[in-house]
Amino acid sequence: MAATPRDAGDGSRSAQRPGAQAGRRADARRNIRSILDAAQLCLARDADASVADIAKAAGVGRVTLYGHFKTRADLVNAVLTRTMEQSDAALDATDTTGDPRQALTRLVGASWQIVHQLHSVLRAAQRELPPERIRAVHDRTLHRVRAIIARGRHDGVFRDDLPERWLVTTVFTLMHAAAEDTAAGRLDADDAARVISATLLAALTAPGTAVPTQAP
Amino acid sequence: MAATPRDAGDGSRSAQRPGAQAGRRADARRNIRSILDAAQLCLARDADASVADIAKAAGVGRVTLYGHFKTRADLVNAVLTRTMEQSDAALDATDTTGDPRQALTRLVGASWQIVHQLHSVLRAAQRELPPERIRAVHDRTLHRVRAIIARGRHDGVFRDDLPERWLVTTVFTLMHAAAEDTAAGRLDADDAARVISATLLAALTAPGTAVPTQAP
DNA sequence: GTCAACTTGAACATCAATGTTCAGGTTACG
DNA sequence: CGTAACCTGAACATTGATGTTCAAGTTGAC
Repeated sequence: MAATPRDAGDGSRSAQRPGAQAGRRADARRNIRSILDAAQLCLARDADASVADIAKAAGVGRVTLYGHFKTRADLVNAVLTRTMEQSDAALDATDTTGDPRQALTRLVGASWQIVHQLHSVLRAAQRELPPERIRAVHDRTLHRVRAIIARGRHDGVFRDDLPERWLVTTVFTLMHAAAEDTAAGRLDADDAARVISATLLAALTAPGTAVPTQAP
Repeated sequence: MAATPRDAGDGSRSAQRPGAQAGRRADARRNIRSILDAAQLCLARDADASVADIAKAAGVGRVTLYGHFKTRADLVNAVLTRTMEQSDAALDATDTTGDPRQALTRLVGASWQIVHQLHSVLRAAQRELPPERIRAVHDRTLHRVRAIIARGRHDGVFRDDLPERWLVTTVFTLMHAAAEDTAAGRLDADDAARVISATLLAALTAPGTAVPTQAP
C-alpha cells in the first residue's frame, strides 16, 4: 500500500502552485499544461463544464486529472491564477500614460480577449471559490481601467455627468460583448479592437462635445 | 387507482398554456401564479436555481409544483412565455416613432428591467429548451431595437461606421449591465434609465459630431 | 535496464437534483 | 354538507457529476 508520489498532499508540490512543476517528470508537466489549456478553453465556453469534458478535451484520463488537481475547485483556482498572470502580463506590456483616449485604445487593443477570458473563468469560479478570492481578482482587473478613466475625467476629455463606476462597467461590458460576438461569428475578430474603441471613445465623450474621429 | 385531475396529461389543461387556468380551482390558480412569480425571480438571479428552491420561494410544496408543471423544462418554458408577454406589453405601449434618439430613450426607459429579465430567463432556458425556441424569442426582442437603429442611421443621426449588429448588441449589453449593477446596488435604480440613455446616445453618435446633451 | 513515477480504464461510493408515488389532510365549490 | 379537486411531506427510483480505489500497463530518468 505504498503511496504514489504523484500527489504530495502537503501542498508543497501541488500542481496549482507557482513553480509546482519543478520536480515532476516531463510527461506529467506536459499533461498538467494540457489540462490547464483545456480547462481554460472549456470554462470560457461553458462555466460549468464537467471534469470529464475537460479531461477529454485535454486528451487525458479523468484519473490523471484528479492526480494533479485534488478537486474541481483546485483546478478552477489554478486556471484562474494562470489566466490572471497572463492578463497581468498583457496589461503590464501596455503603455497607459499619455492621452487617456489613446491609452484606453491601446489597453483595449492589447487586452480585450484576455480580459474576457479572465472574466469567463471568474464567472465559472463564482460558485466554488471563496468570495474574497473572486473579489480580489475582480478588483485587480478593474483598477487599471478605473485609473485611466479617472485621469480622463480629470483632464476633461471624458464625461463627468455619469458615475465613474458606470463608465468602468461600460468599458468591461463592451469588451466582453465584443469577445462573445467574435466567438459567435457575429463580429470579425480583426475588427473587434477598432469597434470596441470607437464605441467606447464615443460613449465616454461628454455631451456637447464632438466625438473624436480617432484617438488623438 | 383513480387519476387525479390536477394534471390532464393531454395538454389541453396544462398550466403553461395561455388561458390554462380556466377550469381550475381558485387556490390552484393562486399557486400557479405564485410559482411563476417565484420562478421568474429565482431564474433571473440564478440561471440554474433548483426546483426545490423555486417551490420554497413560492411558498408551495415541491409536489404541488410538479403537479402543475410536468418537468423543469415545462416550468422554464412557461416563465419564458410569460416574461415575453410582459416584455411585448411594455414595448407595445412605447412610442417608437419620431426622432430615433427620442424613440430610443423612451424605449430604454420603458423596458430596461423587463428586457433584462427576459434575457436572464432566456439564458436559464438555454440548456433545456430547443434552440429554435431560444432563437425565436431572441430575434423578437432584437427586432424593435434594430428598427430604431436602422432608421437613425438612415436619417443620419446615428453612426454609420460600425456594423448595425454591433450597435444592437451595444444597446442590449448596456441595458443588461445597468440592470445587474442596479441589482448589485452599484447603480441607483431611479437613475438607471438616464445613465443608459446618456451612454447610448453618445455611443451611437458619429465621430466628428457633437454628442446630444439630451434626446432632442 | 531498472525502478519509480506516471497514466489508464473500470469499478465503486457519494451527493445533489429530478421526477414519481402514496396516504392522508385541506379547501373550494356546488 | 359532501365530494372532488387540491395540497403536502415522506419516501423512493433515477440520473449525472464528483471523487476514490485498484490492478495493470507505459514511460521518463538515472
